[in-house]
Parts: sequence; structure tokens; C-alpha cells
Amino acid sequence: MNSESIAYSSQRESLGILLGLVRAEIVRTMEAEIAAKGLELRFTQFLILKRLARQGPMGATELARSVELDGGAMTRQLDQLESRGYLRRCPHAQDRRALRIELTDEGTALWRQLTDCNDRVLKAAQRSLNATERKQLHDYLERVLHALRDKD
Amino acid sequence: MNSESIAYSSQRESLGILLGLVRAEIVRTMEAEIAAKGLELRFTQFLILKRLARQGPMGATELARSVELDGGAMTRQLDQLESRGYLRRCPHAQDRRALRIELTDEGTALWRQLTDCNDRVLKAAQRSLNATERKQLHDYLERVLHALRDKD
DNA sequence: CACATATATTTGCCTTGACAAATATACTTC
DNA sequence: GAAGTATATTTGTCAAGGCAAATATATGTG
Repeated sequence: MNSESIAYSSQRESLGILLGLVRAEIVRTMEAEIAAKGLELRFTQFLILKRLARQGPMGATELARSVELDGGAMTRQLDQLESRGYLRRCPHAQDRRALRIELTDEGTALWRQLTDCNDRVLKAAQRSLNATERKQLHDYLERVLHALRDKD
Repeated sequence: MNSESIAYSSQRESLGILLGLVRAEIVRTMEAEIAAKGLELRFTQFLILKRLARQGPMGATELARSVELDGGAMTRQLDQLESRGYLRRCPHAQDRRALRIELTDEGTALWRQLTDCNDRVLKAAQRSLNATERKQLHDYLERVLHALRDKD
């Protein structure tokens, strides 16, 4: 193997792949943390609860978009989480098409347990980055996101 | 809404969500670019071809791990890509369990078309980052990946 | 107001991928 | 080299998610 092909094969992962790898690892780690607490929740459900806990009640579509989930898939996740008693579908005051999805007390209590998993995973993930680097990583990712979304 | 709750609700996306959003956007953009060329390929298949084109022939398991795909799912993707003539399953010289998966000429030709998509999407994604920032983003992501994989 | 268009949610259908079991082969140890 | 263990690939099964159609309601226009 000559130096050129060495350089070639050791080429860095492109952004697309790398993001996928990191995300998959975060999902795995988070689900392991959750399971270790004896809780039965997939990452998607974790995200839904997190979003509701942090942002408060909102509609299904907004919720779906915020966790990058299809509307149909969201309906089914809500079915599950509602049947387990973690959230409620309330009618929206102004818009009779829409829902106002809110955590129940049980859901809020569950989130309190999950906070712990959340913190541990984020801490583990970022442990090799200092405060400045964490900010930068965040900032860069948001800039990439906007660059792709606003394709002028 | 008081100032505290404002600060709370404008809290930054956590890494898990943000990575998912960015990745989803990259997948969408790439698939749109591919479709715009009249090609029929999902992002996963794109990744498989890319990996083979860049790293050369390799086994199915290694390929699967490199694109973060389950082994079973890989078998089916290989079925498809092989039936469409883009790659070949050759027997591995030393290990009779394993495969040596390699691109056909047609596969290589296809990749030449895809390079274009690849470049355009990466360029678009990173357009608001300068050279240093791109390197940092890459570096940070790899550090996060390793931090999660080698849990001390 | 009537009509056309847009949005929120649900449901059906289908594809993709995860997980586990089966099979074949390699490696390790006694 | 026989037995046990580990790895590569394939296949079956199932759940999750994407897409499109259906329904209900909202909004904008003449």
C-alpha cells in the first residue's frame, strides 16, 4: 500500500456518516441508561416526554416536528404514552382540529427520573470537550442545520 | 411568562435532538439530490456504495458496522444492490464464512455520478463554517463518539 | 356566505431495520 | 484433533416510521 492509498483510506468520515454514528451511540447509551432504571422507553418516547416537560403543552404536529418524527408515527406514540398514563390529549382552546398535549402528573414524575439519564449521557458524551468546545459544537451544528434548511 | 420561563423555554436543543435534526436534514437533502439526477437510491444504499468506492472491497459485517446498519438489514441491501448489478459478493480468500463485497464497473460508474451529490450536499451543509470550524466540528464529533464508545 | 385552499390529526399500507435463531466456518484450549 | 467458543452470513419475525388518503376544521377570497 503506497502512501497515497494510505492517505485515501484513512480519509475522515464525512459528516453524514459521522453524525449517524454519533447519534446511534447516543441513542444506544440513553436506552441503556433508561433500561438500567427498570424503565421501558425507547429513545423516541424519551424525546417526546423531554420536549413536553421542557416546553410545556403543545400540539401533535409541533411536537412531531420538534423531534423529527412523522405525524402518523406521532399519533401512535401518543396512543402508547397516553394509554400508559404519561400524557393527556386535551382539546385546543382556539383550534378544534388541534390537540393540546400535556404531561400528566405521572408523566412529570417519570421525567424527573429521566432527567438523571439525560444528564449522565450528555455528560458522558461531552466529557472530552471543554466548555468552549461544547458551545462551539452546538453552535456549529445549529449553523449546519440552518444552512441546509434555508437553501436560499 | 416571566423571564425565568422565557430563558427556560429558549434553552438550547440538547445534543441528542440536535444531531438527529441535522442528520435527518442531510439525509433529506442527499436523497433529493440523488432523485434530481433520476437515480433511485436511498441514503443507506448511497452510504454502502460510498464506503465500497472509498475503502475498496470488504466483508458484510465490516460494511454494516461502518454505516451503522444491522447485519440482517445489510444482507437485504446487498441483495438489492447486487440484483441491480452495482456490486458482487465474492468469496473471501482466507475465510470461507466471509464475503468480499466489491463494486462492479457499473457500481463504480454509479458512484462517479453520486460523487457530485455528495460534494454538493457537504458543501451546502458546511457553507457557513470556515475551514477551521469544519475541522473542529469533525474533531469534536469524533471525540464525542470515542467518549461514548470507550466508557472508561 | 360559498368556495377554494391550507392545516391538524388519524388510519391504512408498505418498507426498513432491529433482534433472534439457524447455519457454516474459524479459532482456542485441552 | 475434539470440544467449546466466537464470528460471518442468512432468514424469519416484528415493531417503528414514512407516505398517502380520509376527515375535520380553519382561513382566505370573491
